[in-house]
Amino acid sequence: MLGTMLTQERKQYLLQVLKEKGKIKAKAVAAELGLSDDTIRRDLRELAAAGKLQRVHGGALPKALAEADLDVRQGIASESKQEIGKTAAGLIEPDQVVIIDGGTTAMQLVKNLPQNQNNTIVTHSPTIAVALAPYHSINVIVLGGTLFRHSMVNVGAATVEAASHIHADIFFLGVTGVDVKAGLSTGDLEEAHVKRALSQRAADTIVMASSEKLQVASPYVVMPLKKASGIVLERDTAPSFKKLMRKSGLDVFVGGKTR
Amino acid sequence: MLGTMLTQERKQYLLQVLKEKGKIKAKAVAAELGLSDDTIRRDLRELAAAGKLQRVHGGALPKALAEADLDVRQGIASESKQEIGKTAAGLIEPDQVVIIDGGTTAMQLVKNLPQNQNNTIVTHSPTIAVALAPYHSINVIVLGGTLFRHSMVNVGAATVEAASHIHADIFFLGVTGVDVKAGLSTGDLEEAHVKRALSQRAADTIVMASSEKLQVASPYVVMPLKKASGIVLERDTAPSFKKLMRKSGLDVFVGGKTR
DNA sequence: CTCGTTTTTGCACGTTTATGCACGTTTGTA
DNA sequence: TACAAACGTGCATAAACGTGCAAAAACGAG
Repeated sequence: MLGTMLTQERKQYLLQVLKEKGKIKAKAVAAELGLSDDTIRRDLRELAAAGKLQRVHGGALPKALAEADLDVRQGIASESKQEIGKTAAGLIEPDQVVIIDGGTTAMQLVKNLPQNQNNTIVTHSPTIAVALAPYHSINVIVLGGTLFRHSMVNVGAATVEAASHIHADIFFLGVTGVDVKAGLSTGDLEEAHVKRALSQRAADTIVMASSEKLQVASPYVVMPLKKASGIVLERDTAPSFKKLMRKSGLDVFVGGKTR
Repeated sequence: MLGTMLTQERKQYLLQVLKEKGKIKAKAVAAELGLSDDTIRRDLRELAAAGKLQRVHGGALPKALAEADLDVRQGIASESKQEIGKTAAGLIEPDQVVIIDGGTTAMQLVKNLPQNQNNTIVTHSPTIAVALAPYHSINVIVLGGTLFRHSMVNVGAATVEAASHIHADIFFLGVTGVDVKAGLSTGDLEEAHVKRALSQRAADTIVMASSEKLQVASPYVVMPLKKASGIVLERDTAPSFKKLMRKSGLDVFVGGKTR
């Protein structure tokens, strides 16, 4: 290591030190390698320019931290939820009044909404309402209530009361459990109440459920399976489950086609 | 950890301590790291300026995570609105029920809300509701209605009806015109109706108005000036206008002080 | 091999950053 | 109200920094 080191080799070494120790102190490394501080600083500057590390006063720190954080926070929706959202959006016809539940799947529905269909969309989620703002051809109705942070939806008596004045064509329901015996279920009692109320205000209730929700029972029951009109599933859901749904009287929607 | 620590590394360490312990005691950390209190205080000041934490006497407390993101995402509001928002936030006392109007000034109020005061905040703006989500000590009530995109607030009979069930301590009102003769006015009729209804549901109505709103009359009148209890203005508002407000019976709030 | 070019390295210089101390002010508490 | 702790600011010092330059080494074309 002390016999002369190639420049690029030294840079590799710096990155390794960074990986092992979690930091680099410029002066210390310079002394260790018998080089001037300037040389090491130059290396660090170049590595930083190449995006390999974060330059700080006195040395360098891993760049990964700040970046990894952001990725985690803004969590990209899984492909499956996008697929379901798109399929569900395709079920909406012009001039219909549609109730949209809260949640990430519902958010994907919003992102795939058909343009210029003059729909009215009812939601009890402030997040969904904000996401709907750019769609100028859509009339947005917000159902108020007490904000339930975990799902970012309004719940409580006020929400149920507000819903009672609505007559919608479709309600897109998001749940955390879809099971033939346990029915449609979710993790919060108040939320379950609201979901049930919303379902009663729509001619059809369409369930949106990605694979991990299937054959799972969450603590609070929204309603029995057969009260729903249809269910949107991932394309590659087990055929046996699709059959089960159809036997329960639900239309099964997959990838835009009814099967 | 004991061998000298890089400055930036130390800042990360501080954030980690904050995350794990939920607080930082400046003196204790300084002793632990063998540095002067000044250095740690400087770090905390800078981290606070960067929006990574909330500086308090004796150390620091966590700032809601999602908030840091928001700061970056939405362009920074004009300095004057920040100033007004901060001043308004300072008027809120523990356990009070507060109604917050929509708009960018109100958003600045939210960003400066006092922590851990166990307030209940009522809003008819989905945007504000979403912004409030990170404040876990705050109970959020959303008033539903028809979404009025221009201001991102819910309006209409449903909103007024929902408001009728509320009794609040303060209503922070945003308007586009403040004039002694024309009163408090705004650009949309429905919005004016809702603002009036909200004002009637609060013991005190505090107007938030940046300079460009002063001595301006917008098309729709919310209410006469004297129905408001107070007004938050920019520090360097013309003294003559402040005097005018006081003559109309309003308390004038500027930069946190009553004058 | 030779000559010109490029790369690398160290040094000199002025600039910026980090830190601790001194001082007067603000804040929390008794 | 009084007092001590915590605070912010200004300042001085030392470390770290970037830039420009020059010498040495590596390189490549002829």
